[in-house]
Amino acid sequence: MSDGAQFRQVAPVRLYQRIVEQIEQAIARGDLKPGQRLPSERELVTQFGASRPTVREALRVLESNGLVRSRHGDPNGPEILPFSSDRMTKEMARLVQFDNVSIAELISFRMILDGSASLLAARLRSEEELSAMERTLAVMADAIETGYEEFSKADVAFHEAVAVASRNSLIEVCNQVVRGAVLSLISDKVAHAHNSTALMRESLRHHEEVLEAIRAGDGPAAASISRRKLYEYYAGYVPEDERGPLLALMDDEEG
Amino acid sequence: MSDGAQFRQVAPVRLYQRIVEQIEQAIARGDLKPGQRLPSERELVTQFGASRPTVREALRVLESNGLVRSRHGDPNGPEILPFSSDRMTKEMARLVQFDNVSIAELISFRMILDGSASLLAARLRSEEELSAMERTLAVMADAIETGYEEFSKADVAFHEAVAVASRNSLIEVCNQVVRGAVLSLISDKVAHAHNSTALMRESLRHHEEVLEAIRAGDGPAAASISRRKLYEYYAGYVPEDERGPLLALMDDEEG
DNA sequence: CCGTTATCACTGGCCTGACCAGTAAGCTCA
DNA sequence: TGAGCTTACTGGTCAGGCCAGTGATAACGG
Repeated sequence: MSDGAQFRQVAPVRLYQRIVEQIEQAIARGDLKPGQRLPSERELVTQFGASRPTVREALRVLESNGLVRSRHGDPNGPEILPFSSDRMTKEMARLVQFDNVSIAELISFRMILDGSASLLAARLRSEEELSAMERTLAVMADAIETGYEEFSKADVAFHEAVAVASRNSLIEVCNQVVRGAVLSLISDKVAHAHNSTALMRESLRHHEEVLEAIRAGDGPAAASISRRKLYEYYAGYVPEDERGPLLALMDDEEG
Repeated sequence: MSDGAQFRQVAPVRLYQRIVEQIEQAIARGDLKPGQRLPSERELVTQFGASRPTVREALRVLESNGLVRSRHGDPNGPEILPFSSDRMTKEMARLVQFDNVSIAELISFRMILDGSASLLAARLRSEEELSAMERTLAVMADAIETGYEEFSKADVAFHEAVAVASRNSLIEVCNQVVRGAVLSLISDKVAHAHNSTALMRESLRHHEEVLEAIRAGDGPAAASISRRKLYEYYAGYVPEDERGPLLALMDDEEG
């Protein structure tokens, strides 16, 4: 085996791919900013020197990737979209669906992410972020009477606020994704089971504890409480013989 | 505002999307398994009752999403691909590029994932998994003389083995994704900077410490060492004023 | 008899040209 | 001035065609 040169595998490059690349790079470079418009398909045909079906294939791919959006009849042409994590959300949903990820794994992962978010938030939060969290808890408190719909929304908002305060957008995005995945797996059960004032009140108390730890700057405590809260909330949906990993995530901070 | 009915927003559904949906669902249901083939484009045209450009748009989208692959001239038709996290890796790379995710956030996230993987592995690992980790370390030891290429590969294999032992495929995939993203951002620097015997020896020692903690079943220690190791390894690539979150992830187990 | 090679039917990649439906700007007219 | 209509574009879809690449199979040579 010669060490002189390293060769990469090659694959035939389709025309539409070249087009996708060019547009992607233009967006990445900032030459095309969200809100701006691409030339019309027929104009792109002349610019790229390809046929309309080919240009359209490229546009469909870009559209599927959330980079642009074509609207039938829009005289301004396809629109450059702002970045969104929807795409990754979809990807992770696919991961869960195809890679037979168990609900135990999902919840375990949520415990990790949420715990870490709380830990970081406790260290890094600003006063403003702190009061943002307080506001979501106030909404939750009000929503106990209003109904589970509102309560759940405020719940999500709280976790979102914590994630923001952790100053790590990956945590934010992943947490959001996993939360969505969990909910989609147990949504109907949750809607009925947790639609009780007592449970909401308990949940609110847990959230308050987390917030208190974050306010106190006690990261480990915030993380521990977050994880425990999630465990208690969701353990019922996990078969008993799969709860080991969840427990393993909790009993480390107190031994 | 009437509470009677909830309406979702609608968008015109393109024909190619219906095709994508149908094929996606067939794969999700398991009617189409990896390795199997789709009918030829012309056959799909008759089955879906759409024109060839439309069918092709659908195939390009599916291809871009990593679900199928068309090969020019292949008489067997497009191939159903096995699930792969490549797509998510690319997505995350895009996230980093467009959503101004800093390298600090990436490394912080890696510390979280890797730490959690070590923690869980310490609790859940089987003897076999333990010896798998040992084997990768042995390869690393050998590779110190061989070169950084081999060493790095074994390094990855070790982390992979730990992730597997954590029994959480989400950790496994995400860690892999983030590792890829980090490397793609600092690849050239690393290739040169760490191509030193002393550094490799040091890295190996760190890995051995982690393994020891995992073998001892000491989750917190394994997690703490993992995180510290990553910090020391990568902190150099993070601007000093962004290292706060990284440090926040470490000083909790020892206070 | 078996391995090699050439054939060929079919594949995907790409193009042309056309028709319809939707959009919004500008015009008309009250 | 403002509401409606016209119109010149847009994207969505189709039919049909050409070329190049692939792989099973048939013909071939040892």
